[in-house]
Amino acid sequence: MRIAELSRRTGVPVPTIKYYLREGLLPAGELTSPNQARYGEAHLHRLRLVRALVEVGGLSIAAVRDVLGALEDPEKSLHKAMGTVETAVAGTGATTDDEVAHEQAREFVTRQGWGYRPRSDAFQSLVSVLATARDIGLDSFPAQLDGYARAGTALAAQDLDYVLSAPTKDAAMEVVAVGTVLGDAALAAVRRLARREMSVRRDRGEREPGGPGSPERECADDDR
Amino acid sequence: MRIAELSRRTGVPVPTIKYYLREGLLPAGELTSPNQARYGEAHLHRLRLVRALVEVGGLSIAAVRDVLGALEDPEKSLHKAMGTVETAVAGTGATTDDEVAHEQAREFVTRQGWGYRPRSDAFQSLVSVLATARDIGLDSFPAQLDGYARAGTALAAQDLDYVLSAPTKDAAMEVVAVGTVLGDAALAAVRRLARREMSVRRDRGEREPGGPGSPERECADDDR
DNA sequence: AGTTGTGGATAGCAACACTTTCTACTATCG
DNA sequence: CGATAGTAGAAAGTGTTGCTATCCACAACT
Repeated sequence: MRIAELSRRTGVPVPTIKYYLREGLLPAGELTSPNQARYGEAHLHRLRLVRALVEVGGLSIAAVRDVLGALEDPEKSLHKAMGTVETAVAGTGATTDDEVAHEQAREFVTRQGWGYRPRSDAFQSLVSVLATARDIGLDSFPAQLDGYARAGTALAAQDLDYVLSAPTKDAAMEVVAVGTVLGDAALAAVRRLARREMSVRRDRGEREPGGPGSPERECADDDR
Repeated sequence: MRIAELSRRTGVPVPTIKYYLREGLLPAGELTSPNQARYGEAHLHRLRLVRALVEVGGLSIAAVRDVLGALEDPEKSLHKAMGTVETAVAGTGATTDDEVAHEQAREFVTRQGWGYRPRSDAFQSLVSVLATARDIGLDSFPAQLDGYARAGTALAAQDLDYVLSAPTKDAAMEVVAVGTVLGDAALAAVRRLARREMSVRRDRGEREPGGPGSPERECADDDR
């Protein structure tokens, strides 16, 4: 197929596709003459992947390039690919030298029975979140962490099962990338749905989730 | 205090503070003469709040303004303030007209016993995530949703308890804003820590989490 | 008296993600 | 055959965002 069809089937404008080609997000098509190229199903798939990372995941072009690079590297283990994807999704790797926050984080991971890797991205993010919370005077914030750990552990187990269920290594790699990004977005959406649901119920004086909710509800404002 | 001290105590450059003043993220100081103003502790606190939203939450200046506006509005219920904050955090409200995805999402929320509010931001995000997943060929993705719902429900309950534990309504408002943003960041960090932990353990052939992990571990690469 | 700091205004800048415009072709339809 | 539309590739332009830099007339401190 030619570039116009690629554009038509994905909704991505032709100049944007050209831009992605220039940026190395998409491999060049097969040249049939100096100014004519053919693209295949792989290009179509790749382009959709790029758009998902950019639109749903909010990744920058550079981050997408990193992620795609990790997917393509045949040397890379699944384990490492997950790391690359997570780093790309995480964005800025801010470091703090707040010792109190660092100690809180260390104590937390140890309490969870997790390894203490103080230089990992994830650990550093946790430290700066804790430092920020203290800055603002949210003293009770660290107490929330255990709840997050419970949820995080369950999610991590699920993620891993999902990834390992992929038939081939390449497929698994892609599940890592897309699943992380889509998974984050889906979790955020579901959490918001749950929050609203629960907030509405408590407003009405009900107790905890339990069975199916009552079907009638008007709640004219906060949708949109 | 004057602007220089505000700058010194927060690490935010003076021109940036002036910029925030211009943008209305920070109220003007009390003018003591035509070109001299005084700032108080409230300004200090507010400035730190702004930085937290911008740096940790990755919110745009406009989104921060929305959030702060919601915090200040005395008419606004907690319930609605949470909505505003979440909308600001969520960013782009993409809508899709993918009917299959829409139906999957509807079926999901119904199965959870939640209200079906097809025009809410959260629902729409879920629809576009599902549409994207299908686009890319991640057929098994919708099956992940139930796991997300379990985690999301637990998190939502915790969030709500936390917010309701605040002593005053103003404090609760702030907890909503900061807690949502920091909570997201903290959850992301914790989830990544858990993922890595679990991935390492499975590599070593261990079974599921259980008790505290073994202390020794080298894992020379994927930190940093 | 002079250095430093200030509020307020305007202008500038770098990064980002495209978009536009151009040229020299190629494909295809009538 | 010729008119029209499409193409690769390169270069320059665009709009937005989040700051920085520069200026000014004045204030504060030393």
